[in-house]
Amino acid sequence: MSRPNPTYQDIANYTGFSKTTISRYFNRPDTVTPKNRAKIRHALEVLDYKSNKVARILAKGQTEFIGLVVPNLYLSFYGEILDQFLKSFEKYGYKFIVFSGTGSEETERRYLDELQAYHVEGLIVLSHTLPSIQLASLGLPVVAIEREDLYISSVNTDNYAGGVAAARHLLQIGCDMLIHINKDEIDSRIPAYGRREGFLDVCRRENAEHAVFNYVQEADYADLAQQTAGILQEIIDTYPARRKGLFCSNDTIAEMVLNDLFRRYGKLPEDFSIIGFDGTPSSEHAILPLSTVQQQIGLLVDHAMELLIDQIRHKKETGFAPLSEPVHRMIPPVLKLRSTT
Amino acid sequence: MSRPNPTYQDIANYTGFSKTTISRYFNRPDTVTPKNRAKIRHALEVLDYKSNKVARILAKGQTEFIGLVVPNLYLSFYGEILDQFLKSFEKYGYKFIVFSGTGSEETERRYLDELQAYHVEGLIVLSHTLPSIQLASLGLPVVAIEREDLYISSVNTDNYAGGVAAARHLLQIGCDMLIHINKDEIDSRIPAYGRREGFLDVCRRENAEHAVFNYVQEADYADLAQQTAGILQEIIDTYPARRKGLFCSNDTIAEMVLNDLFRRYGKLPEDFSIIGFDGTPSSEHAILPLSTVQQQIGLLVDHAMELLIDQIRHKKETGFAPLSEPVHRMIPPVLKLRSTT
DNA sequence: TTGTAAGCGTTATCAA
DNA sequence: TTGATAACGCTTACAA
Repeated sequence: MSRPNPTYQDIANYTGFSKTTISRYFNRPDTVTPKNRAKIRHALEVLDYKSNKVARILAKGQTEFIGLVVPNLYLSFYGEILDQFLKSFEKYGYKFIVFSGTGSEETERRYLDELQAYHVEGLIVLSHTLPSIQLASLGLPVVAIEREDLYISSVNTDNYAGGVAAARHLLQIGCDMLIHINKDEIDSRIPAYGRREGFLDVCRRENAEHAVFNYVQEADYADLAQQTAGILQEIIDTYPARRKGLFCSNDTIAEMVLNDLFRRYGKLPEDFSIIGFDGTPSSEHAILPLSTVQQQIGLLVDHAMELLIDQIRHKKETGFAPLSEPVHRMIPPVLKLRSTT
Repeated sequence: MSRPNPTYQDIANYTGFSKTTISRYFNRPDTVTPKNRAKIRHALEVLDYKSNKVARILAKGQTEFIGLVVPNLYLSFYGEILDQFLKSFEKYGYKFIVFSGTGSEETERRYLDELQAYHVEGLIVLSHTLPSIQLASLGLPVVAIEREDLYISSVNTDNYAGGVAAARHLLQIGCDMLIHINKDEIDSRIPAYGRREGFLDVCRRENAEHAVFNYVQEADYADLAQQTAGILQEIIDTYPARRKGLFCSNDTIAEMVLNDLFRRYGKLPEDFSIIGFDGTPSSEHAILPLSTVQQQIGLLVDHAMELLIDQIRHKKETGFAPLSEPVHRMIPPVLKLRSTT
């Protein structure tokens, strides 16, 4: 072993070719005679050559890196979607530099600085901390997922359709009091807003009695659990004799309600039906398998990668900047009917 | 805007200095006069300079990258620990290139190739696919977490102590039949093996009646749930009149048992006590807050980063290779007593 | 305190 | 089909 990390130069010396030929061996093998290819291949073996992508990036200007910013990883939705992005390496060859958000604008801007410094080719953003106009100004291909996306391309679940499906289903199974639990003051520009709208539109159209219960921005899980318990108590008190259909804005809330009911009654009472939103695997493992509006994470990821790669190509060809007009794709949700409805 | 991405050369031209001075402005600001610093700062503003770390890496040979390979992200333990690693960026400045394992040796070797090609400075490995001897042969700083670690440094929870604590607690609260549920044929060289050992040693020492139930490698979650249900049935049938203390090898199993009991009896029966292992936040959100042996994820991450950075420094100083002898650190678990015991 | 020049390991251009 | 040579943008002796 002559050197710890042999370079093209070492291979060139060993084989008697020039660096250029070694490079061509890798990038345009057809322009090297089979015989010489064999020679080089042999040298690579002997010297245990390992490619140095850093040098390659510098020379070529392409990193095969994508920056990915999630808000957190304790919500299973984000874990699940990150997992799928990472696994897309096999398909597209992009590596991911991952950051987990902190909620602080300043920190997240630092993340972006880092990512730009490393010349990531594009950005996938799930964190909601930075407004899309700032992300757009980066001059970098960007795709947003389930967040405000006024100025950037995005892929989202069709939240409205999900709300509609949930309401319809609850009516269909005979609920006469439709109830929605969601976060207070949810911004109408984020996709999740559609959950409420779709649900309420059906209620109005069908003349179904309905109510919305809001919780305020939670401090942490325990806080959320407490708020949910309060809401459930109110629901029980207010609508004792009704067949209640609960549509919760996410599975976590739905599971909290379900657990609470089980602790009270030892089962899911007849007069309660519950449906959640997100449908990550964990929703299947609740005390009862949870009916839910499932986001098709695989599709979200596929489309996001497609959109991003389009933009990357576009940038390569036309010089710079993402596409002129943001593209927004909608992925239909899937109504998963399990044991709670 | 003259150029899309200004370089030191552009700043140099603009200010009348040389590239070197610009470089020194960044790396050793004290060697540039305050006045000239101001000039340069101004030029950076005007030209909207953005650093290019790729070039920096090539010149300096340091990437500030750490490669991280997890087995998956649907187990909350891995999501949680990944989150903490990512957040350590604020403290250490290392960025993470993350891969999610597939179970295939070949794929994971490809991951390692990529990581080496990008000149990551070190590796954190949680995936168990590749034997540690292979990881050691990379000549790269490596730290393993909760996996086989014969040839590489590692940080692990003191699994044995966890098993001991679980058994002691179950005895103390009056259980007269101690039961452990774990995976069949678990390799004695992986840390998790200690859970069983610690538990059994206490049982033997205290002359407590005990039994172990094994499940075989699960295909997926549903399979595991089914196996667990079978085991529970057997336990109920075999030890009807006993005060049963169940120590499950992880929280997921414990939650399955707990859910199953709730579905059967509408509550946790008096003659059952349950304790899990891992203690990620999700264990608190089971139908009943789960008693569990908690791994101190924050500490695991801190120690892993410390060990890795030691090795990185060592490699920089002494030329190459990780330390001569692997270092293994043990983090004590914390017994979390909640509602199931 | 500043500048010159060589180098990091590739890729790209143009001759040969 | 091959090889010189010049980039890519930064760091680092060494000299001024």
